[in-house]
Amino acid sequence: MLEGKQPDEKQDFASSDDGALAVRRLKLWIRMLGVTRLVENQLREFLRVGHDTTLPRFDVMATLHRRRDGLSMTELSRTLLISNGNATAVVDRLVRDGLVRRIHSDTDRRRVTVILTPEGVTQFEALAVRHRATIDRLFAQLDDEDLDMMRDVLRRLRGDLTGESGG
Amino acid sequence: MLEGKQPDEKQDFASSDDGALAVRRLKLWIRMLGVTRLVENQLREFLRVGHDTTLPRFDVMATLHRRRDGLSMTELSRTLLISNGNATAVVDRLVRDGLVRRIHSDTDRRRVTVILTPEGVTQFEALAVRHRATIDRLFAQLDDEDLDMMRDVLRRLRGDLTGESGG
DNA sequence: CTAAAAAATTTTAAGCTTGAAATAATTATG
DNA sequence: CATAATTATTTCAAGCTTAAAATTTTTTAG
Repeated sequence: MLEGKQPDEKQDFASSDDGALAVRRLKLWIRMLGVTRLVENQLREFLRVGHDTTLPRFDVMATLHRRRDGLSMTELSRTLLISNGNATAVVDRLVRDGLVRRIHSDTDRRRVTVILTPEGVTQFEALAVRHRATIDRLFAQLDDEDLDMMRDVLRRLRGDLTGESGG
Repeated sequence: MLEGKQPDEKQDFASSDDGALAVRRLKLWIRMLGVTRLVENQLREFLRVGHDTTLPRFDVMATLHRRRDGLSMTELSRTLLISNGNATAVVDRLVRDGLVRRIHSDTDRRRVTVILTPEGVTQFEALAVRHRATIDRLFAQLDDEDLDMMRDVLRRLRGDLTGESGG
């Protein structure tokens, strides 16, 4: 019963105009996921062999470096789009290794502020330069026009995915 | 020595033309990673509440559904860009749940072919329809022009990342 | 034929990740 | 003030993931 579609089949889906578009969107997602994984695998390799660290650790340290006065655990996990328990685990190991420090708030004793140690800052900054160079190499094909276009499309997508208003 | 760039500084980097481009590429990567995670989180939620399964399981089953005569463990892990040990773990659980079967080759006793069971086929096909609809909704903003453009850029990126020749 | 090399898979240890439950502290409500 | 609801974080069990080592089998070279 797949063939013989009647023309009077009303296409009243809110989002999908016809099946062909839906298929193209699915294929795009698969392609996008594949490229993301390839890049992640390259970055993982770079971090492992060159700097004896991992992607999740790098992500946490990058976030803490951008927000030098620290973040709460909740802010950290929301920024990185990971679960709260996951944040705890990664931060635990970074604390163990002396790269990150937990500061317990005096005014609200539930709250913890996570912050890079001086050693963490030093290590991250050394890393960040080479990380950026690695990304630059992997994305070397993309010129300003490509970047404009991708940025616009990804912005629109993120708008939808975060409920349109903020993010 | 960063300022006062002489015009005769030959830009003979293969990939990077100037710092501004490098920064834009880095920002694009961060944006792309964010959108990918948002989509993955939505899909994870959809699979969990609606179908009591997970993203890695879905990925394996989708691959096996596309290649109905089965794949070896090596082919499977390479297709999904995951490690061989990871593939073993996910397949183990799918076998335990009766959705996937391992067939040991007679001619090469190292080789294992992994294939969906009839129950696996049934379950996946029910899932796939709703999965596609979910993607279609999440990517509803993208029209044919967007899809063309994204496909081209992602193709170029993948070319670089897989060594240009094949993939 | 035999030993070495290569190939396919599994096992292992460590770390990553999630969602849910538990803990602890603060704020809101009567 | 008491207690209910909320907020912040950690703990927990299960599953995911990797890289490296181990196992088993096949292929290659002598």
